Amino acid sequence: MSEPVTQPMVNRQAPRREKTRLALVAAGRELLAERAIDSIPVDDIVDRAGVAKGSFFNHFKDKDAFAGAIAADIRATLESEVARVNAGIEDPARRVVRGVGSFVRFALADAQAARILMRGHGGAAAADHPLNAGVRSDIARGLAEGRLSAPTLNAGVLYVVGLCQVLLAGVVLQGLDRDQAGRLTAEVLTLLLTGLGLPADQAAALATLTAAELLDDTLPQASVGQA
Amino acid sequence: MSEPVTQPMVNRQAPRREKTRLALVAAGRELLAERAIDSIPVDDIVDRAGVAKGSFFNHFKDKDAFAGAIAADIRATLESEVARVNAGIEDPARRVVRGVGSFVRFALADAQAARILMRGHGGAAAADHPLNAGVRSDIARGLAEGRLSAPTLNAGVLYVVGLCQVLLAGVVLQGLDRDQAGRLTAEVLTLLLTGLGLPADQAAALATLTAAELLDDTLPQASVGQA
DNA sequence: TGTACATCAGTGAACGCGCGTTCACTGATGTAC
DNA sequence: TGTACATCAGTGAACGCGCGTTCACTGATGTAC
Repeated sequence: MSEPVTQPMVNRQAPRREKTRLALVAAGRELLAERAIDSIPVDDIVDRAGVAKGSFFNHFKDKDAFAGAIAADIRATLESEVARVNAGIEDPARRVVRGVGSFVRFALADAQAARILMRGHGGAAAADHPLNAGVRSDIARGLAEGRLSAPTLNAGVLYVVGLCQVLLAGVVLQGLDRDQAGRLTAEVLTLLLTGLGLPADQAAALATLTAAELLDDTLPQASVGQA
Repeated sequence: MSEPVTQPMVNRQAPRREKTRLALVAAGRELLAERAIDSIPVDDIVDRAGVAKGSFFNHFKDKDAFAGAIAADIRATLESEVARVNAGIEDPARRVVRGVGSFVRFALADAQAARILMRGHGGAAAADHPLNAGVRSDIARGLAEGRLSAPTLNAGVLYVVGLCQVLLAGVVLQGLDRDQAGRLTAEVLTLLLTGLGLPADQAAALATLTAAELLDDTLPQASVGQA
């Protein structure tokens, strides 16, 4: 019945809350890299995070929301990585291969995140997936400018997305080191560009250059998590 | 204590047993096409199959064995389909595109099986997957004969496997009809062959011909199940 | 053909545990004055 | 600075149900003679 004596306080315990949430997310990443959320008991998550079971439900509505938040975070991080790598790049052919290369770079920097990304691959073939929108516009531009050739835009997008997926899977599942991944990336990108109509020597040169630029140097730790 | 009066009988009730098993497998296919085995209660399977819960465990050690048996059956069926379609074909380029086309043909004939196949995609990038062995030998031969070109055999295999996967996913997830699937297949196969070094006109011609041969005609129901 | 019998598949109630979710309580962090 | 208080996050025991698995029993199918 008594009126509140103090003003409402917003985010008073934000740091404390954030610490718990990060512990949960970190544990979730480790576990989700190995198996699907349905196969992971909440007990395993909170044990690894070192928090009480109840805390899990303070932060996430249920297990699915938890897995969804982690996957969305990873996708957003990768999306910004691709945008950063392609900032200022105009040539559509370069943009496409640098985008694919970014995936491999990402997988090398954070294998856990890459595994989680691969698990949610179903929608990757969906043309309206956000991660594919960039590819679509690059290819559309390449076709318009005559820099790339493909029977149709849709086929071109599917083509690049498929190669991106399988390259990521190859690097992650076979546990390639940076050198091996760099070589494989250059090889697959050569095939990719050849398929899109670049002359063989140009394709090989651009593929090799891109793989070297993105994968040979010391890899700055991809800023995963709080981008 | 008494010695057996009758001889041991083998497979006496084989037909009865087989009928139950088939009902379980058919129900499993329907359910596994929609979600992973971990998300499917045994109750759902036996309800749909119209058998008692206990019967499930007369036939399968546990749920994982059940899902594994179904997936193995599908893979075996597809493998024999590919072998049949490529019987007598010598040209490595034709063999590769006909193999990929067989996947699409299979997906059109049995979307459920195709969805199940896609779910177990993890090992598809593994170079030693049985379904990839054929691709590998075809590409190896194509490289040796100079009919195909690729930076390395491994890259070539990964390239074809990736395109096969994404094409299958595109057809199944987007629910394309036969015409749409045929067009998309022809387009992606054109890119595929171009990437492997065929001249643009040859690539388009062979891709279109293959898609037409495998997908345009009346589709004989793929003999799924008891091959 | 008929009857007794052996074997095997099917049945579904019952069990029990794993696991998602809840909730009353504790503790921590900040505000009021 | 100190004390009382309000709010919010953390805690973990307890709950209960969903679901995988078992098992004693029934029924079906074939053999023996």
